[in-house]
Amino acid sequence: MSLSFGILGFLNYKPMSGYDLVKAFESSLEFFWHAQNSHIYLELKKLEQKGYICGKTVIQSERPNKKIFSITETGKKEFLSWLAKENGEDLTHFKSAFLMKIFFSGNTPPAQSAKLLRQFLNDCEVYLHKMEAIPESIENYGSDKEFYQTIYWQLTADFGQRYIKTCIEWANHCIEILDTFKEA
Amino acid sequence: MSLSFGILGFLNYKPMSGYDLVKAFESSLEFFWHAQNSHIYLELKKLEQKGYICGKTVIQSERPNKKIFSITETGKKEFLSWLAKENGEDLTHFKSAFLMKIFFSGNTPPAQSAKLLRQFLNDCEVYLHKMEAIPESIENYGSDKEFYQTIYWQLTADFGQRYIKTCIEWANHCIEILDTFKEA
DNA sequence: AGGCTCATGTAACCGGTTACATGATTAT
DNA sequence: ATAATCATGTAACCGGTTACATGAGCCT
Repeated sequence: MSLSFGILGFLNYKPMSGYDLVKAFESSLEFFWHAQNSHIYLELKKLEQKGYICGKTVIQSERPNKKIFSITETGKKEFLSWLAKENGEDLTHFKSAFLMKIFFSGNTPPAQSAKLLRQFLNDCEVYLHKMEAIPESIENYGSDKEFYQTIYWQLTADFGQRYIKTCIEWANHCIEILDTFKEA
Repeated sequence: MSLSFGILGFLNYKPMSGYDLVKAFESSLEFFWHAQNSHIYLELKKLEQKGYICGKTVIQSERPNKKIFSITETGKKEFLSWLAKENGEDLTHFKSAFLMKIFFSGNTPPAQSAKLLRQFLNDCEVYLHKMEAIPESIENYGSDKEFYQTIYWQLTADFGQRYIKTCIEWANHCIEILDTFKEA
């Protein structure tokens, strides 16, 4: 469902090929919406059938041919009405197998769960490091014309950073508590 | 995949019926793992086929009959090995249609996106309020024997609170920025 | 020769959701 | 009467993942 709006969102900026879209997802939405290339190609087909986008084959001599998709008027309408809609019930209950594991960790000794948490902490720190480079790359990307767009990119990047920092603080808190248990 | 481990986790505490499990998910894991009752019953069937759990029908005179499931030795082994495994790649990239919407909100006026964010903020505040009652209810729940279990319940509840607080701070930050745009 | 980027897909599967179906007992 | 709680499921669907398949051109 939502992948299709992601595609419409990118095509609303400018026409793109499936390959371009794969790259676009990887380099920007990746953090909160990972998309498989296979899925993107399938979704493009569906969106074309619905008349939300339309594709034109571009013949290239030095590279494989490609199909450039543009958003149609109906597609634009659909996308903008999605943007305006308040769905509620998102973010507030997300799924996490990791938290479920911690929830049930009363069945294991503190050293084992502390180990999982230290691993998690480490993953978070690596991730945070990567994310701290994003805001600058956004700044360098947009022209003046697109400045208003970039605010929103910054805001979502900011969410990512705050979120990971919260994870780090929480993991440290957990490890601290579990360490007192080992001593006792 | 993970629902099955949730079920094994609960059955590892004590034998339960499908109905009991539905309630257990609703009242504790709900925040980070919502489970449909239909899905639980399907999963119970699969787990029984695999030999991880085994069910016995209990005839009741004053209520509909029920089927009580217990975890088997193989089921226990499976569950404990899952608990010990580090999977990585969880939590760090989660999916959020809401964040995707904010990401693309450069196509809408600041007043519209601010409205979405205010709605989100409000949902978070309501949710936080509900969550603040959880730690106490956990304290009152466990006997001394189960005290060690409850630490982990507290830790996951704590994650939920920190997370929602972060969402609230972020949403306020966003609204502030967007408000300066309205004035300009 | 081997690996990378560009470029596009198909097929099988699966975890999970939505909607529907049923029916007994208990409390108001 | 009627709503709530107890109790268990089926069927259709769908969004998304995994694995696989192909092939041209470029760089080292």
